[in-house]
Amino acid sequence: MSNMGNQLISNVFKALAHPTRIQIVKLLRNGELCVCDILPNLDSEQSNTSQHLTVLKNQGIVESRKDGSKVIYSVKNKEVYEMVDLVEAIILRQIEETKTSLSNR
Amino acid sequence: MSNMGNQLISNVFKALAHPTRIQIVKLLRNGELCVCDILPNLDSEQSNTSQHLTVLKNQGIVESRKDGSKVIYSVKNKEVYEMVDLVEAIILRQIEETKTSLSNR
DNA sequence: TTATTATATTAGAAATATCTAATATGGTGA
DNA sequence: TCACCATATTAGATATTTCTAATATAATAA
Repeated sequence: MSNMGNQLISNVFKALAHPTRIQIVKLLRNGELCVCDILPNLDSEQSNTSQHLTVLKNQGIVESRKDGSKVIYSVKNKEVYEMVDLVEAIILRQIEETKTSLSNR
Repeated sequence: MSNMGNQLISNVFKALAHPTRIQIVKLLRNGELCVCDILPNLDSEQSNTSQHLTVLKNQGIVESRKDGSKVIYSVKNKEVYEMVDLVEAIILRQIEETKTSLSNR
């Protein structure tokens, strides 16, 4: 019934359940980036972005290292990319279905 | 920047961001089930379970059909199973890492 | 040292998700 | 028809997330 594992699993999904955090993952797909390079690609405040990065880090999705005064983030578990791709596949199929059901009336 | 697609993607992750909904997906992995057979396997109220099923359905993760007075649910987009497996892989790796870092002191 | 840049942390307000309890709907069988 | 079973819907209370604004920290440069 109420399973510890399901809690852990849903925590990872929860970390990905925000558009800004998806955008961050997509940005990191081309390689590691410092916060200073992530910031201008998002429309969210510096402090808010920092909080989103923390959420991703807490679930092991990204990791970070310091480089002088900068902090460099990268994706830690590459499975995340596959997950995003799978979701996109689901969405595309849903859209096709919607189109079909619209033309059938 | 603020991308429509990221919103759609995060909506799917959000649908999976709850332990009860993960449990439902796992139950359906063995095949379709009526609500009456899902209910006793969860520890959440009937009305609450119904709401969770609606969330999954709204994101195209499950679908349903009627059979007499019963409603049968099944997973609609099988990618969901892969996603759960990928998350489990991430979690296992994180646990290994934690174990290692604990023994190294 | 002091100022500056890069990033993180905090507190609290606002938005959203979740749960419970009550009620509604719709099919089935007496 | 009436009563019953299976499921969905609703309203409102509670819990959780998200955001903003202010402040803290830490590295570097002047």
